[in-house]
Amino acid sequence: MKLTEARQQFISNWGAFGTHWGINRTMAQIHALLMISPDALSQDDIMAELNISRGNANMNIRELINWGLVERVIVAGERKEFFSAEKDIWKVVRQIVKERKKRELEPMLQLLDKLENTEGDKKDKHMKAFLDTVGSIKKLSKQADKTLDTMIKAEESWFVGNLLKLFK
Amino acid sequence: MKLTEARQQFISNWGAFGTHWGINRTMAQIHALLMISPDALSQDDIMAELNISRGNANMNIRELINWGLVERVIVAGERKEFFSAEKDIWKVVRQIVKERKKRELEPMLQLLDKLENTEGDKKDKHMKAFLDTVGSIKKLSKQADKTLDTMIKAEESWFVGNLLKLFK
DNA sequence: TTAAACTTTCAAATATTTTTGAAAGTTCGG
DNA sequence: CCGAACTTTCAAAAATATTTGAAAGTTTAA
Repeated sequence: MKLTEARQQFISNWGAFGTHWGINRTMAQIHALLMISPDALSQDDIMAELNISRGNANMNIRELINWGLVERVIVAGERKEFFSAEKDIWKVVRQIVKERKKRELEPMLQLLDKLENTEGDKKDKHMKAFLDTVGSIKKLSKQADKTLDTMIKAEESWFVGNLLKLFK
Repeated sequence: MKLTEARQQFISNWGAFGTHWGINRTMAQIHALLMISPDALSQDDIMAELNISRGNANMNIRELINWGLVERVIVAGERKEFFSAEKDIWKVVRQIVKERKKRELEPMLQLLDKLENTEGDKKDKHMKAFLDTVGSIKKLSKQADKTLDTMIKAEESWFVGNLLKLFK
C-alpha cells in the first residue's frame, strides 16, 4: 500500500473508532491527521486535507485543545496559527483517561453517593436490590477511581513492563 | 430521596452515561432497570417502566443478550419470556471489556499490522512520521490486548485488592 | 390443526448530532 | 487608526442514529 492511501485509511479508521468512544468523527480525524504529520498544520491545511468546513475545523480543533491532545504552535514569520498533536501515545492515553475520569467517573461517583442515601424500608426487596446494586457499583467505581489516578501518574515503562506480570 | 425517584435517577443517569461509551441510551436504561430489579421482568414490564415501544424494547433486549449482560429466564406457569441482568458488577465489567476488545481493539490491531507495511521511502519525513505513529500505537495496543486478556480472567479480589498497591 | 399469545422485523417517522458557511469579531502591521 | 488577515460564532441544513408500530412470523395449549 502507498503512503497516501495508508494515511487515508488510518485517518478514516481512527475517526470510526472515535465514534465508538463518544468522540465525534471529525475530532478524531483531525487528531489522527496531526499525529501522523511531521510538521504542525494550519487550520486551512486541516480543512483541505479532511475536506471540512471552517467552522467544523475550528470547533473540533478547539475541543482537541481542551482535551489537552493538541496545542497551538507559533511558526516564525507566519501570521496564522498552527497546530500539532502530542506524539507520545502513552501521554495521549493518560490524557484521555484523565479527562474522561473527570468528566464521567467523578460525576457518577457523586450520583452514587446521593443514591446510597435513598430512604425507605430496607426489608423491601425493591429497596434491597436497589441499594445492593448502587453499593456495589460505587465500590467498584471508587476502586477504579483510585487505580486510574495512579495510572495517570505512571510511566509507560510500567504499563509495558510490569502490569502483565502482575496479572499472572 | 424516595426509592421511586432514586430509581428513576439511576436509570436516567446510567442511560446518559452509556451514550458516552457508544452504547445507546435505551439499551443502557434497560440494563439499569434490570440491575435494580429484584425479579426478572417481561418485555411488557420493561416497555411500561421505560415508556418505550415494543420494537425498541425487543431490539435492545436482544442486544443486551448478545453482549452477555442479560439473560432470558423461564418463569414457571408463564407463557412469556422474562429477563434478568447479571448483578455481579465485576462480571459485568469483565464482560463489557471482553466484548469491546473483540469488537474494537482486535480490528484495530489488524489494521495497524497492515499499515505498518506501507511501502515508501523511509527517509521521507511524512513516511517516517506515519510509521512512527502507527508503530507506537501498535505497540501500546498489543500490550493493552494482553493486559485485558489477563484482566478478563482475573477475580474481583485482584482488582479491589492488588492493583492499587502495584501502581504505587 | 387452530387460534391466541407472544416475538421479531423493518420501513417510515422522529430525535439527535454534526456540519456548513456567512457574518461578526479580533488581531496586528504599518 | 485602518484594513487585511485571521478566528470565532451560531442558525440553518445535512447527516446519522434511534424509535415507533403495524404487519409478519413463531410457538404453544388444547
